[in-house]
Amino acid sequence: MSDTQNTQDESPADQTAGIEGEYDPDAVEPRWQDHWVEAKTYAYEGPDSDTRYAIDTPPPTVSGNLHMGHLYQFTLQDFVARFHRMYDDTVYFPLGYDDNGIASERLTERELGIRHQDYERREFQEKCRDVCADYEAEFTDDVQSLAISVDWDNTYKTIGSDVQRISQLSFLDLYEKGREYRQRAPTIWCPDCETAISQVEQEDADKHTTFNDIAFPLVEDADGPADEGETLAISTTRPELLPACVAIFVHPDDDANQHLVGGTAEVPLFGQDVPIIEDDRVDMETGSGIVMSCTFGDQTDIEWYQAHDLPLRIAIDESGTMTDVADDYEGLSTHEAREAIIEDLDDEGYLIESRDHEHTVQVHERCEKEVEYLVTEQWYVEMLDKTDEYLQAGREMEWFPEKMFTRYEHWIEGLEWDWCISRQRDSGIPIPVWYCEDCGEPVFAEKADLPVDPLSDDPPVDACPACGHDEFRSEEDVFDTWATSSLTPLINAGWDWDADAGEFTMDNPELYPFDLRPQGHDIISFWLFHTVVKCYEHTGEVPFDNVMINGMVLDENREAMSKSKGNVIPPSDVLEAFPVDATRYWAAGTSIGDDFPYKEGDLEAGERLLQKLWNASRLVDQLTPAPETVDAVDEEALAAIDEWFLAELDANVASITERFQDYEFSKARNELRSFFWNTFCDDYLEIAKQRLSDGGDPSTVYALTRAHRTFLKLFAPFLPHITEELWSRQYDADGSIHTTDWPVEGGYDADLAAGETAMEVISALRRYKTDNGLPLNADLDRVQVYGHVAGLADAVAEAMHVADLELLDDAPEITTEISDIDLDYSLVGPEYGNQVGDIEAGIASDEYDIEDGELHVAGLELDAEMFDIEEARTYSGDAEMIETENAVVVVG
RNA sequence: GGGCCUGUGGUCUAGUGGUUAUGACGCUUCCCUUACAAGGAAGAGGUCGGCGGUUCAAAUCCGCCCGGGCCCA
Repeated sequence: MSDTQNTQDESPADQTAGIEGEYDPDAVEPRWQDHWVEAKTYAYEGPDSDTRYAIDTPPPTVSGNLHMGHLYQFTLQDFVARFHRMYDDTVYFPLGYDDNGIASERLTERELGIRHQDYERREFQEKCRDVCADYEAEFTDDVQSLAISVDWDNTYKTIGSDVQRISQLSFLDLYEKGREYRQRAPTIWCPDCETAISQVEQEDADKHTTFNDIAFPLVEDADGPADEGETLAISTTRPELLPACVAIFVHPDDDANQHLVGGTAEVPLFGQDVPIIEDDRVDMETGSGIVMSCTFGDQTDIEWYQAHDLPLRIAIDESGTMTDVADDYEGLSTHEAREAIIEDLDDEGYLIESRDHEHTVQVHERCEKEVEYLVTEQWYVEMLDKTDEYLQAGREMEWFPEKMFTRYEHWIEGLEWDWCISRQRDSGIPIPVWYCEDCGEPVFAEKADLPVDPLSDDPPVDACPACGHDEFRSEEDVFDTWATSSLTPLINAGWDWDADAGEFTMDNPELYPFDLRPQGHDIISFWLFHTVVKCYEHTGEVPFDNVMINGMVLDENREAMSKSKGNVIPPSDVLEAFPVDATRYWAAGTSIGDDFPYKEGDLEAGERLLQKLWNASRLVDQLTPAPETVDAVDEEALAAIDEWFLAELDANVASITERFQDYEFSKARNELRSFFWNTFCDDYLEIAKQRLSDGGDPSTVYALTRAHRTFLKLFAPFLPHITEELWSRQYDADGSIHTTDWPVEGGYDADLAAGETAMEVISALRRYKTDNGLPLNADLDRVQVYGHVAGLADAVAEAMHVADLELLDDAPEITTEISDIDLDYSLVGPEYGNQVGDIEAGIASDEYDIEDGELHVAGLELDAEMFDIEEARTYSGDAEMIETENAVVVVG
């Protein structure tokens, strides 16, 4: 038993127990989680450290429940954080709470039974903060219970005044840099939320609707005035837009309607004459192939408006109500107007046909209401003019996996709108602007005054700098949440305006650019993209060195989890059944970027690994004296078997370290598990057990201790609880394994080939015992080995209970004959090309000779390195012969 | 409809030109060997989604088709 017990120790490990019985994660895990938070184990040590690693995490919405995606994403981030906390000196791993979105607004209204419209903005925001505080506390508990090694002294809330200040500073800076403009332009509009939304906030929805063929009286065709009563038929799903109709379009390939182009038609019921224009954006397959263009029915209408310089006829207002342009229908909702117009068209004989139609419409992703395209005054961030630069910024980051860069690339290439950042909502971060009542000149807040709310604060000037007028209108709009969410690297680095110096500064400039940005692959296109754009504009630098993309968690049938499918597995269910360390083992089991399924089998495998690690540690504890009494052993004094294992350990440390650096958690996990279980436990530990059973062997004691410490450290990022518990019990009752240094190679140089052969011999002897119905610890009297096992023979004999193990200098009494020729195709192929078939045929039909080490076949002579001779051995002695890849073993 | 990703034993997965395709889970048989039966040993199980092509050689490269996922229309 270890005697490292320390009675005044305050760490939660039960030192008096040593390592007894089974591992009990239910008791161990929460204890450490609390301890780590209280002891500030994950505190960022600041700029003084020699090396540091900084992560910028996307803040999650706190109002929803923790789901498997959170668990997975946080856990991946935590692998990185824990590895680098050991590998580098310190890690900056913050957490943001996103409480600034519509989700929080709705949550607050629901919880308190209020409407945001009934409160002043600041008042309502206070209520949001209060309501969210409970959810944030719950979220914090959840994240801590997953052992995510966030620095709890570095958290922020997106509704906090510091974040408001940074958001408003960002707005002012972009404006001063000429990257923002305010414009009256077509906007994607949600009539339900009564706000502009950006391109990324709309999504497709299939809609069942009615297609109406409507007769438009033709006024003129290409040749002049039309005949009385001549009409053309247009098809539309939105007859309420008839008052907004400004043109009619025909496809250039539409021969049947070509004569109309250049003419005009009259819009029924409303009477305006509209031109008939040709444009290849007309879909000839749908309806009559003649389309009306309105202000605005869809995105194509906007393109036509811009391309053909059409007038505006605004028939629908912000709330989805018909305007005076709609004459008699003014004041009706779009829905009411649609029914009334159809009825009137029918009464007056303009309605040719109505039929059912399925089509795709754009809806607001939050409320699923169909969007409108309105002309409104909004603030935009200019982007379309610099897409090449933003693409280059994306290239400057290293993408893990690399293939995910294409998503960023295609997103930029497909951009069609500048970024609309103003929203007509009551909660949110105010846009810090006032406008002159007289001339409309915008007056911006002073940077020193931020954050401000124009609705309750006064502008920084008494008179308009443009016209001298002294009355101002407050900007009522707030920022799009992405305008804030895209600033997280600046929030984390403490970006601010230094009024005295007249420049932007950072409290923690050493963090920026951040080493890593983790991101789900579903939101590369907007969250990551917007963050890169904004930070790049503000600092002139790309905010991240590396981007780590995670996939989506699917259910056991490989389908996305969703409420509508009812296949959502809440993390609480998983954590009730499995230790946190087991869920982390599961989360480590995939290549980053790939979607991957929830697999109970992997959780069970993780649980078994915990027991195995515990039991192996118990054995090490039993076999070795107190660690502080173990002396280092020089390489020359190490037994061959110990040196061999330490050399294997070196190789694995190097490989696993590289895997962690490249975010290849699955490979790191599998290599580590396999080396630990198969090589350490099954082979080396079995050997060490025999060597130490009769008393201490300094060489093996040292190697075993060194190896065990190393394993605990290598496992620590994946399995933080059990490794901490063991580390505390066996090695350091006061410190945390998570702040120790990552293992380095010891520089052991051993005959790895001999080790491999020795393990083969052990394996062969196990097989012999199994095949002969013997227990694996059965004694064997005599074993002869022909093969290169260097100084490992004793270890083999001890491990397999062999009384007399003899190494043979020559092959045992066997007859050998050539059974086959194995070609080295990587050499033979390029050299002989299409003659390979002849060579193979010659070998197959035994028409070949070996002369002076050369293979003569098919009229060719192959050098020795191009082939291997396969030999079949027949043992003629009395005992039993077992062949392995590199050895011949004779038992008996 | 477009783009990207993906398809490998029953399940999940490694493997980006070299011929006995990796590992895990599950399954079968044997073994309680003083850390661990949640263990150990042995074993069965694959036309690498399909069809063509390139090549001496294809899970791997190319084309088409089929299935799944995501993003965008």
